[in-house]
This record gives sequence, C-alpha cells and structure tokens, in this order.
Amino acid sequence: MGPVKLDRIDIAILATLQRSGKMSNIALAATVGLSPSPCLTRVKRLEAAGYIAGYRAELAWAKLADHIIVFTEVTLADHKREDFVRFEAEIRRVEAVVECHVVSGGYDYLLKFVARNVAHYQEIIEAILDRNLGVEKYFSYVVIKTVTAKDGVPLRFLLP
Amino acid sequence: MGPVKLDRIDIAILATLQRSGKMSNIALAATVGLSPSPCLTRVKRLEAAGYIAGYRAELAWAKLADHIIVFTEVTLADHKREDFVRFEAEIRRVEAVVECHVVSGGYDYLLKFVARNVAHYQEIIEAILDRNLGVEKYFSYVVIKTVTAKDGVPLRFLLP
DNA sequence: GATGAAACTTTGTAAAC
DNA sequence: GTTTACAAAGTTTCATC
Repeated sequence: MGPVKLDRIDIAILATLQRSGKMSNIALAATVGLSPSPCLTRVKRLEAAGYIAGYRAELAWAKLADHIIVFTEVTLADHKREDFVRFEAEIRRVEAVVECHVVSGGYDYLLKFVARNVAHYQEIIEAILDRNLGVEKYFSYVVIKTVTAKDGVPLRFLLP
Repeated sequence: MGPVKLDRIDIAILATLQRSGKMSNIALAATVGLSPSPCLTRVKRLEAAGYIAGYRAELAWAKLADHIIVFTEVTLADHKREDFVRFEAEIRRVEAVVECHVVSGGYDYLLKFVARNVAHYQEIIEAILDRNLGVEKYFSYVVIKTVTAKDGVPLRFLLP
C-alpha cells in the first residue's frame, strides 16, 4: 500500500481497466503502448498499492429485474453526535440503500434506494421509520428516467 | 440477446461475478457448485443474452486523487419537449456529470458531479449556465461524507 | 448435467540486451 | 524499458458417460 508515483502509462492502464476490467495483459499492453512484461509488472504494482479496489462484472439491471431508483432527503430531529452514529449504523444494514451521503445545507442525508416498485419502496421507508432512528422528515424523489450513468470517472479529468 | 430463464445457479453466478469479476472459471464453478464446463457455458450464455454489461476495474478514487462529489438539483425555466431534449443532450457532454436523472416532484433533474474541489465545481456549473440551457435555478449539495456506497445491488433482493 | 483429454491462450518469471 | 523463452495455470472445445 506504499505510495506510488503515477506516470502517463499508469494512468492509461487504470483508465483502460476501468472500462474493460477483463482485458488480457497482452491486449492491455498493446493499448497503453508497452510490451506485456513491464505492463504486467505495473498492473501488479497498482493492485498492491491499493489503487485498484477490485474487479466487478457490471450487470444489466434493466434486463434482469424491474426496479425503481429513489433519492431520499432525510433530516434528523436532533443533531447530537450519537444521533448521527445511530442513524448511520442502522442505515448501513438496509439492503435497499445503495448510497448514503452526508451533505451540506438543506437537509442531513441524501440516500439512494433501489426497490422493486413504489409500494416496495414505501414498505422499506416505513420499516426504517418504525425503528425510531430520529428521522424528523424525509422527501422522496422517484427517478423517472436516467439520462446519464457513467460507469467510472474520467481519470484525466480529476488528475492535475 | 434472446430471453433466458434464470435459475438459482445463474443468479449465483451473476451475484458472484458482480463481486469478483475476474474470478477464474474454475473458482467460480466451485463457488456455485458446478463443474467448470457447464459453468463456463452458463457464463457465456449470460454474456450473450446481455445480462452482463461488461467487466470493470473499480478504482480507489480516494487514494488516486483529491475530489469532491456534489449533488445538484436543477429546475428548467420552460418545460417544452425541446427544452428537455436540449438540456439532456448538452449535459451528457459534461465530463464532470457522472449521473443525471429526471425525478418526480420538486425539481426537474438531479445531477451528480465529480470535481477536484469546490472552486472547480463552481467553474463547471458556471460554464453550464453560460451555455443558456434554460436553467431557471439550481441548488448544490456538497457531499461531506459518504456513509454507504455499495458496488452492486443484492440480486436476491430485487428478484422475485 | 459430470468427467477427462487435448489444444490453445495467458500468466508470471527469468534470461539477455 | 524491450525481446525472447519457458514453465505453470487457466480457458475452451470435444468426446463420452
């Protein structure tokens, strides 16, 4: 997990693997303009340094199962440290919550839910409210259409 | 891309590959309780049917580059069909926008941005406003802390 | 579905340049 | 860093039960 300097080739490797994680080392080497041996060395180094968190298959959810996505703004009634800790600990255990962020201004948490349908979402929310986690109010935004959903983030855009 | 019936083993394969996309076929077969040959046949069938959208390396953004995430609510001034089409076409071209959803109630779009810092985000937003895409108002929520960010969605949770 | 054999590809390492 | 070589391992196909 030591610090590793990233040169242009390392960035190219990361960017390529982000798009095609199963590409063979030979194909990867050709893509980034390296011969296979040093390319593999770099990949192993990047993995060991912790820059690659893992490899995942991206599933086609739309084809696999009917589902809806809902973003929910949550405001807690009290704002003591223990209120936050308790809410977060419990929300982590809810399968339907795929993202939960603390945000600045307006409200406390922004959550992203996945559910089979609106009724299913309602069940989930009510189960959360029943647990008395100190939710003062919440507002739900059901996703009607997703315009953009990038798999990764353009590396070159974020790196200086 | 034909229709494929998914049995318990198919679901297990998809769930496993979602977690470890680079697992070898031999290891995968052992995990789902199959011998390698039929296991590979199933994987190929699932890929051909379009249930697996691709394989990706998940990068460790926190280690790679300083960055912030911002959720932005956008309301358009006019709601004619062409207003939506124009806004969506342009927003797709903004690198910093990693997600863009049409949502029900409150406002029109919920966007998820990635930027190097708040000043960078401000630049990006101003560039969007300068293009006169019909944005009447917007509100930004900077992510202070991410409590949960699941890589995939539990398959069994969504499937009936 | 399982098994096992055979051909092929890729990986991972090590040599020499 | 490149190229070549090579052994180990994994993939893929095929025939058989």
